[in-house]
Amino acid sequence: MNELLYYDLKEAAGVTPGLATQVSRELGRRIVAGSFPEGGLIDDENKLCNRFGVSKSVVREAIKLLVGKGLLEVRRGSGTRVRRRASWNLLDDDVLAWHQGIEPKPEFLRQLMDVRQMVEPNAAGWAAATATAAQIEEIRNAQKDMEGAASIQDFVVADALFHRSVLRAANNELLIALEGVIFSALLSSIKVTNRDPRENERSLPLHRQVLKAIEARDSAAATSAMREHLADTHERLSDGLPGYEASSGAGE
Amino acid sequence: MNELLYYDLKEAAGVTPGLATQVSRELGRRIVAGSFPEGGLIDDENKLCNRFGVSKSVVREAIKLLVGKGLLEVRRGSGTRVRRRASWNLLDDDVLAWHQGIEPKPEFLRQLMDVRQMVEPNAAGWAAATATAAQIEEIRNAQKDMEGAASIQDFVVADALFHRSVLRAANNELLIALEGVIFSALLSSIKVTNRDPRENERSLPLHRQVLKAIEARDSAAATSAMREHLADTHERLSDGLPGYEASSGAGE
DNA sequence: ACAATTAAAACATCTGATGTTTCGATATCC
DNA sequence: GGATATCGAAACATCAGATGTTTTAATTGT
Repeated sequence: MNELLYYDLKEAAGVTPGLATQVSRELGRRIVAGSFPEGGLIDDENKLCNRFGVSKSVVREAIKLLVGKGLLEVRRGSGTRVRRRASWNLLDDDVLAWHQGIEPKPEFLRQLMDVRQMVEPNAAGWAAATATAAQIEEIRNAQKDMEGAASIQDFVVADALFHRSVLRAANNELLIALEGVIFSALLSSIKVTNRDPRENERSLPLHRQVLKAIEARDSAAATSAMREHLADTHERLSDGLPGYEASSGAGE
Repeated sequence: MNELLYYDLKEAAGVTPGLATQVSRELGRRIVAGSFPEGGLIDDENKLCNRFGVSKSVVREAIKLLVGKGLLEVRRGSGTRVRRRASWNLLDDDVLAWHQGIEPKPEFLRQLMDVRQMVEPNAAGWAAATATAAQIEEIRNAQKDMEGAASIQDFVVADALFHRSVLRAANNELLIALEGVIFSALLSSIKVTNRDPRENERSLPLHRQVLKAIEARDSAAATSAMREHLADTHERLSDGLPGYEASSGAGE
């Protein structure tokens, strides 16, 4: 259940969400898992009230949340339908989190990695050019945490925070909204590649290289170091996951 | 009021949205415009009911929509606060649309263009590699519409559809979620550069080049053609918009 | 002054009523 | 028989009001 880890990373833990959020998550998980046929109707408000034991207002709010994420479409008088996957806001944090609840599909993981290979080398380059001292310090700390991680999970969290801090150091507001893609790809990858934790040792020097390039304000070096790191990850996924096919020249 | 054009492009026109959506749009516009201090409280539910002349349930749904976009944060017992801009889902279609309602800020436009320069050359490359015949046909049609556009607005719409069709032809579900960035950057750019519509003539050959490369299945050529096109746009913005500063090596 | 209590403000949830839209079934007309 | 008109059930939209919980701040007592 990596979904919880995802929410941890998004610092959304601790507080118990309201009923509407809980219901929307339950429905959202099922939709993402593919339990409903595309374009099909879901139960009406009354049935959902009975099913979840909550009032109509709660169900309505829950559905509105899912509409906002592009998962549902309500038509007055007709009913509420599941939208086709192409209409989902796949970059939404919750939608990405709900993908953690199901077996990672090779094809989707490849798309996540393609986006990472598109985004992160650029981000590293911009970070080298524009990061503040405090932002570099944050990257350094994350890198240190990776070195000293005791468990696999600690390592993954530190890894995620490393990449997030690089993304933030790029000082582009829009880029920050893509951190969910990185978390999601990272958590899914773990399930595939990290049966052997010793493999982690391979990625440490690559992270160090990225950090050094950013510290040295060397944009080109940061870009290529990050590119190399992701190419390595990509390779490990290709080896370990049947159905995960090579992307066509991302970042080349 | 380019916001309407944005919604047109997102094919969300025609249907009159419910009251909750209307209220959320009105509030969202004001938040994006900066009418509320960061972290400050907004009016409570009762006041909003009176202000907009709607019932409590409508206001609650509207607020929930904005919470879903990261603009608001409600705390039981305390009140509803405007979250700091860094927490907004800037990639959300509505949030991007609401930015159309205000004077485009050079710094934000530059960030949009940086993302475009990061995304679209890759997308063009992938499109050349994976597009279906139908997807290429769609690109071709959009290009044709650009050639034959009668008004400035027709041209912009065709331009947007051209870039969207390239993005879709890349066959990566996650990329599609970024089309809003392109629309937003395009519509904002227009306000800056297209006082002289003749400049449009300059971009036509560049679009043709992208199309030809994709038709020829030449991934590298498609990537560099798109990169060149965006560099051209970038240059025009640098000339025409004070405060829009050169990005640091995007796509180089 | 400090701590405990209390009261008010604000969101959360539930309930039930009424309006509107959609869709299909039925009836009607030619 | 087929096209059309009408009607009614189903489902969402909106409103109104009641009750519970949490937070914050003022009050009170020592």
